[in-house]
Formats: sequence, structure tokens, C-alpha cells
Amino acid sequence: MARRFRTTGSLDPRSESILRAVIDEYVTTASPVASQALVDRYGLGVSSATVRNILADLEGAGLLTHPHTSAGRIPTDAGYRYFVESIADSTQLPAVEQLMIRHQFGQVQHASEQWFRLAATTLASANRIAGLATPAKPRAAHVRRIDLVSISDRLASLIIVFREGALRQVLVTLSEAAEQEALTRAAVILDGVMAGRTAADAERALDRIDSDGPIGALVRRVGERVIAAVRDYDATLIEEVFSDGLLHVMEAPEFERSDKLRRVFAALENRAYLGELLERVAGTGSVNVFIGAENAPDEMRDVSLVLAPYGQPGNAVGVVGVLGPTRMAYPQAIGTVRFVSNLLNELVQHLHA
Amino acid sequence: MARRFRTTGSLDPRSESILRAVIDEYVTTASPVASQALVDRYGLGVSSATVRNILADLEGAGLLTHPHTSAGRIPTDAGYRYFVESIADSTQLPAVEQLMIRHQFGQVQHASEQWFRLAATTLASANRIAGLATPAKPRAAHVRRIDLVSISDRLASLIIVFREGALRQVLVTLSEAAEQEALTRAAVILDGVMAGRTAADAERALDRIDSDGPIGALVRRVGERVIAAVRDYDATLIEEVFSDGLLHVMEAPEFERSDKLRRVFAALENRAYLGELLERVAGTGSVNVFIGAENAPDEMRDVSLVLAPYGQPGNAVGVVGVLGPTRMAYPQAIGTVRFVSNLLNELVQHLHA
DNA sequence: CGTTAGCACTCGAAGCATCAGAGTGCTAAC
DNA sequence: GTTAGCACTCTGATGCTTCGAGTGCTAACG
Repeated sequence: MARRFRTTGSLDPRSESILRAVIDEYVTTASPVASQALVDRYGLGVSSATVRNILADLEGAGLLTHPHTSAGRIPTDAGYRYFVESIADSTQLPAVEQLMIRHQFGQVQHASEQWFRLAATTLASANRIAGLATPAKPRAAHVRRIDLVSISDRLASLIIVFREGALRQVLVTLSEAAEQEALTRAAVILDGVMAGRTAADAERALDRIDSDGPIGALVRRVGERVIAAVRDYDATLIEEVFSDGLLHVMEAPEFERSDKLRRVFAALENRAYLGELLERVAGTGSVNVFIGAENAPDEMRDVSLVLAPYGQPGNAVGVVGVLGPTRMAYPQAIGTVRFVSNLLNELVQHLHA
Repeated sequence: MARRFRTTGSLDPRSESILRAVIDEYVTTASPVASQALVDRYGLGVSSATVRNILADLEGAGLLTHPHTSAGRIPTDAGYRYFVESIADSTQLPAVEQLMIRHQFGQVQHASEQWFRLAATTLASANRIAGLATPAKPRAAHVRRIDLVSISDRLASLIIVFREGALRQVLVTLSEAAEQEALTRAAVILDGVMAGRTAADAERALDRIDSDGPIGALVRRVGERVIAAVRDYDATLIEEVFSDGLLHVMEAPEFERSDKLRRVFAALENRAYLGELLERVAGTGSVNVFIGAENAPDEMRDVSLVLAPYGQPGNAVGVVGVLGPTRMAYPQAIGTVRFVSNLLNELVQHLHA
């Protein structure tokens, strides 16, 4: 049997539609797909023998495989990859779903901090796999506002609001007792000095400040804590990864009775790989798909990620996406991820207009 | 064979020590315990036949069972219960561990918001099961501070700091454009009116305020949003349940290849039962243990919870604890949970002194 | 030359019997 | 009350057989 194609460069239309059919069928049934099943369910107009020939070719091209001689075919990672490339541009989400998602976001419009959580939840329930989202985070955050609230004589709560929307609260122990009034004065001074600045700028500004007198000392002490907090915020690569619907993934038959999934979760908890991915995704402008073994860590060999950045490239950037078995409904996943990331873009832009 | 005891009221010392031995052995090995194994490993000074007699008695009393005729014994929920009652007061944590945990909390002393997360993490890693924690939350929160930060012409970020330490941020759309200066004036007015008040009090106070003029209208509008936000905070039974170490539970052999655990997680996600438990635990002053089927939901039949409240009973109350298979090291779990809850008590008291 | 019917072949899943061994419960003796 | 001894039970592992799904190949066909 001559191999009709050697490279994954391009397939003839019939082969491609059969590849699609195999993927479609396997995604829904989770069991190897037989040639006869394809003929029965996809009206191919040819016999199962012909289909078998094509399947053998697709296998030769590395797009399919089969678990053992007398079993049906399942897609390889390369097969999914080819499929994903071929449908990349035709994954518009149905209007109904778009509306539903928009509606959900409308409900929490008054709490921007909730957006990214909602994004994860929405993606999870729309795709019935796990949804992931990180809050948009700048490389170098700008202070917008500083506030000091007295807790007790020598203890105060320092609240930093960032231009990018985030909020940090830290406790400050004071070297000398101070009333709320003094704290307020210090906060106003710091606010004047630091508002609109990054950590580096704020530090320079703080150096030029008069630190004489009790208020001066207070300003200095708190100012140092502010800078430390901003630095800390800047240094945190991933502030938080919010996930939802991990249960959906646990339900997938491929993970039912093995510890594969446990290892995936463990790999997720150790943020190293996730950080690397986010870094990569944040640089691109669109939806990124990482299929099975395309993920460097061994533990992630059996899952795929569909991720997209949101936010403002120069400014704060976050990532949203889904995680599921390699056997996932990619068109649907890509569609919703793209839509949700665009939606978040809109919301964030509206916020920083 | 005469049953030597019918009630679980009290066991003779030897029976009790054998019960302990069975539990100890089962907890570590996860497989049914044979009479011979007990003799070998626990230096009981009697023969396996004698042990078998006692085991039969313990089974008659409902404290043990065995999966089939020719298998060793495993504890029943009632067996664990008896065991837990019998050791309740002798679960002091070793000084080394106490120090280690204290040290960890020392590291984040400057960020109270992190405490309860750290509590969950600490409990998880100390016991190698899942750790749970909720932030301390009052029934009726008191406003401590109100702040308004301009985002754009008609959009502002409203920040509410509660006396109990929590923080809320909501977006407010303004009916008319307002500069930061106007916002600051409005915030100062609201601060004066509402600081130290609960939602109900604040509402009354707001009603008495002059709402004439542009600032007056702004104050009223934002004031209403403040009250809504406080009400919303009050109405949230469980603000958030932070969990860590769910992976540890996944590793337990009893959950290795079944969907039991999935159902447990699902039950946890639906907060109903957890809320009920927290309510119950918050009312008590000490460590509460819920073993297997003592948990009302069917899905929780195979796990146990060890929970303790922290905070100030009249004021803000949170809950910390662990979740694991019924086969868990109760003394260790009770010890760490008690210690961590006491530690949080100290920290919180220090904060609200 | 591509397509197809037919068929041999392969391999896993399921059912069944067998067997070893772990562990109990009981009896009778101490 | 304790214990040795032993019959009994049940599980889990192993090996065998059977069944059927599905393939790959061959040869015929248009």
C-alpha cells in the first residue's frame, strides 16, 4: 500500500474529513473508532474497506494510532494538532451561548475582582472540563492609592490600591504609638508622593522626602513597607490561579481509575510549568493550544490546555483557558476561550479607559 | 461465648488497648488487621487465639467489623468514635511541631489575610490529608473605613474595610462625572457617618444625612452601595473555603480507583453541608470530630472531618480543620487542629485587642 | 487505479475452574 | 481464662477457553 502522503503538510479532502470523523467520534464515545462505525454514522458513501485503507494511511502519517491490532483507531497528539490547525479560524461561538455568557458577566459587573473567577467558572461549565484563570497582573504595578487604618496603638493596616485594579493589605507594626489622625496624615503624604508610580520610582521619590519629626519617621517606615509590598507584587509571577470544574476532568473515563490525574493536579500545584505557559501565552495575541505530549512535563502528557491572554499587552495581562483530557472538544473549547478572553478585554479596557 | 460488654459505655483496659492496636495498625497499613499481626507487632503477651476472642467481642459491640469471613478486622465508625472519645484529652502536639508551625505563621505575620490560607496548608502538610479553613467572619460586620478611588469620569472603586479585618472592593457607576477630589470628600463624610456601624445602623445614619447638592447626591448614592455591600457580606454564610492537600486524600488507597472521592468533592463544592457544619462547629469552643456516616450526606460516608472554630465567639468566627478518609490518624489530626485554632485565636486577638 | 467483498487472523474481555494462603471460629485441653 | 490445633471459608491469583470486534490482506470488479 502506497502511502499517499508523508508529511502532515496537507491531506486530501476525504482523508481530512475522515480524520475529523474519527476525532469527533472518539471525543464523544471515548473508545476506539471502527471503520464500520464511521461508515454508519457519518454517511461517507464508501465501504468500510475503503475507510480502512484511508485509516491505515492516516496512521502511517502519524495522525492516528490503535491500541492493539484488533481495535479501532484513536487520534494521536499529532492528529489533534492537525485537526486544531485546520479549524483554527472557524470556531465562532453560537450567538445563544455568547448571550448567556455575557449575561453572567453582567451580573457581577460591580466587582471586577470577581471577573476572572467567573471566567474560570464559565469556561468550566460551558465545556464541561476544567476552567482556569489568572487575574490580570502588570510587570511593574503602579500605585494608585495608599490608605492607613489604625488597628491598635502600634498596629495599622496598610492598604495599597494599584492602578491595575488589584488590592493589597498588609499589617504594619509601628515603632511608636500613633493615632488614626497621624496615620491619615502619613497616608496623604505617601499618596501624594507615590500615586502613579512604580516601585522603583516610588523608592526614589521616598528618598527625597523629609523624614524628620514623628510624622516623617512614620512616613518613612510605612513608605518602605509600601515599596516592599509593591516589589513583592511585581515579583509574583502568578498571583493566583483560579480553577473550577476539576471535577469534570475527574469524570473523564480515561482518568477514572488511575493516578494520572493526581499527577496532573500535582503538576498544577507546583506552579513552575504553569508560569512558563502563561509567560508564553501572554506574549501572543490569541488562543494557544497545547496538546498532550506537547506539554513538557511528563505528568501533563494526557491533558491538553487551551489558553488565551487578556488585558493590555503593555499593561496588565492575565490568562484564561481550559484544561481537559487530550480527547476534548477543541472547536468548542477554542471558541469559548476566545470569546471569554475578548469579553474580559472589553471589560478591562472599559475599566482603564 | 459470653459477650463481655454490650454498651459502648466502657471497655476493660485490655480490650481497649487491642482496639487501639487495631486502629493504629489499620490506619498505617490500610488493610484488615489479623490477630497474629497484633500479637507480633504490639507485644500483647497473649496468644492470637485470645486476641481473636477479644476481637470477636469488640465486633459484637459494634466497634469492629470484617469485610469477609477470612479477613482481618477493620474499625467501624463506632470504633473510631470510641477511640476518639477515649483520647480526646491527650492529643498535645509535640513541641517540635508546635515550633515549626509557629515559625511558619511568623513568616506571614504582616498579612492577616493569609493566615487562614496558611492554616489550611499547615494542617494539610502536617497530617498529609486535606486541610480546610474559612476566614473569620462576623454575623453583622462593622464598617471601619470607607475609601473611594476614581477610575474614570463616571466610574469609581469603592473600598470598604471592616473592623473584623476583611476588605471589599466594588465598582460604582456615578450618575454624574466626579473628580477624585469630590470622591474624597464624599468618602470622608461617609466614613464619619458609618465608621464603627453595622449595616442596619449605617442605614439609619445615612437616612439622617443631608443629601442636597452634588456632593450630597454622591454621598447618598455611594452610601447605598456601601450598605448593600455590607448586607451582602453579612448574608454570605461562608465567604470562602480555602482547602489544600486534597491531593493527599486522592492518594489514599481506599479512593484510588473509585468515584467515591469525586462525590465527596462534589459535595464539598455545594456548600450546603459545609455551611451547616461550620454553623455547628462555630457554636462550640473546641475540636469537633465527624466520623464517616456521622456525616449526614451519603457522599461523605467514607470521610471524616476534624474541625475547630477560631476567632471571638461574639465577634468574627472562622473554622479550620482537616478532611480525610475515616481511616485517619485522629490523635495527630485533633492535636494539630486544636493547636492551629488556638494559634489563630492568639493572632486574631492580638489584632482586635 | 481506486473500490469493495470476503476472509483469515489477532487480540482483548469475559467467564470459569483451580489453587494457595490468609485468617477466622470452634473445640478441647491446660 | 487461655491456648493449641484444626476445620472451614473466602479472596485473589493464575491459567484456560470462548467470543466477538475489528483489522489487514487478497482478489475481483468497474
